[in-house]
Amino acid sequence: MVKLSERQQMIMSFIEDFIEENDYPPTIRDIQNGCSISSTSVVAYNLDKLKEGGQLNRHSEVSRGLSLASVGPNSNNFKPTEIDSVAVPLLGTIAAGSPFPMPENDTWSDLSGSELIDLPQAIVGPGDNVYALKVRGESMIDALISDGDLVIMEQASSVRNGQMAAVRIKSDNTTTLKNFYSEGPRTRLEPANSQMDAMTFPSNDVEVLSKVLAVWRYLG
Amino acid sequence: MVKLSERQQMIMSFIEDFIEENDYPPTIRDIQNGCSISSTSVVAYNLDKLKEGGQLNRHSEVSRGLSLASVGPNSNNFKPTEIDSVAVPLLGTIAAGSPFPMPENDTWSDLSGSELIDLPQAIVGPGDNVYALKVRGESMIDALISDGDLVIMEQASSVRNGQMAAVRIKSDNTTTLKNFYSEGPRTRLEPANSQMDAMTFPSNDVEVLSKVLAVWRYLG
DNA sequence: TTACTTTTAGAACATTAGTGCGGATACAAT
DNA sequence: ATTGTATCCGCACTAATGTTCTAAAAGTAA
Repeated sequence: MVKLSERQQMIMSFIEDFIEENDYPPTIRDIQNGCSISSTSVVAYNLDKLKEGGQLNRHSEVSRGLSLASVGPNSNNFKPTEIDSVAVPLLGTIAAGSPFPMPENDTWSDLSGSELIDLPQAIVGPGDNVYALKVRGESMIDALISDGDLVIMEQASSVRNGQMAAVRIKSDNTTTLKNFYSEGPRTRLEPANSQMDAMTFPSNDVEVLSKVLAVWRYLG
Repeated sequence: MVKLSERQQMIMSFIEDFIEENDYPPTIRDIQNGCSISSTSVVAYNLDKLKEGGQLNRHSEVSRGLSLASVGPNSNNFKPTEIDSVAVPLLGTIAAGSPFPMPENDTWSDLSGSELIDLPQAIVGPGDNVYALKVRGESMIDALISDGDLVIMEQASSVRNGQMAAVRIKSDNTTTLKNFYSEGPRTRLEPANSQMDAMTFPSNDVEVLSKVLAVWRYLG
């Protein structure tokens, strides 16, 4: 480990304190003032040194893109045997062309008949509005999903760009799983298999039904 | 607790993911793009609402001055259950062409350094000789496995026909995931994507390394 | 419908904040 | 001294990023 100069130590400790106090990292000029340094470029210079030395992370061109390097070896050698899990209802199956089973608002109150699937809470989150569907047939092959896969979905009427979602093309009345990209008036749907081509539709022809949280394929 | 609008939920989840991924919070424009919002002012508007609602902290005039409100009283009204799980070691990553990380016999005794992944016991079984690999790159696309997927494997030197396995072609010294079919003197390896062609090899040129138990793809 | 509140749009604006560069200093080794 | 490297100064430049304003659209209650 390289020895830090006086000034670098001061900067490090200033950053720590600053984050402690404000919840967000300082700017170069914050550091400049806090450490009584005469020029922003000196701060930049030393931040680079500190980054090289591995003391902190920096992301260039990003305001306040500083973070302290994670401290030390993660001492996490425990072996848990129980985890929190959430029971997610298996609402049905999806097959080529068939309409997508969607939970109705009032469906949620009566899930008694459906099979439940345990999933780690870390994955599902709170678990509200989450359900699973089993895939029948190879119709989703371009989403890298095949027969027998279990798709974990969360009900949503909009998703972020790049997210995989169940979307309905109104004019076709078809439903597929695609990566969703909103581009203003048009919406691009991109297969998860990037070797295949994307398609674009008028945005108002595309309806987001659910977002895909995860895919589980059990082969064993 | 005020109910969050769809958009506000999306923003919250975007912020969480963004921080998770980048170590620093997003700008208004990051959120705008990530959530397909038409104007920065709409983002600002909703951030204010979220701040009022106590969902997040904001510091005005500060770049990336966002932070998630500490998750205080978890007001989720569901009860997580506990299930038995097995901790499976994440032994490494597989990338195109790179040799397959394989647990050595004596490796099992020292897995202390590796990350552990909890999987429901129902899926993994006893859990002996089971390990996970993270996929890097799109080299397994024809096995319907893509970048970021987690492959759960069980060490095995033979598998039954139709099973997906990690196999090594000795003459090539390559390793891939394929469906395995022994046909006497020859062995057929078939991509999971049945739209692609199978290949056959002399059986003694094919070595089974592990069988694939499951594939877990997390997108959420 | 009408009136009223909430939310969305778009664009211009104003800071905030990182970078680059010529030229000082400082300090060591030659 | 001379040379060289590591650091520091100021300052200007520009990219990054929060704010504001007006108007339209969407939603709600009377």
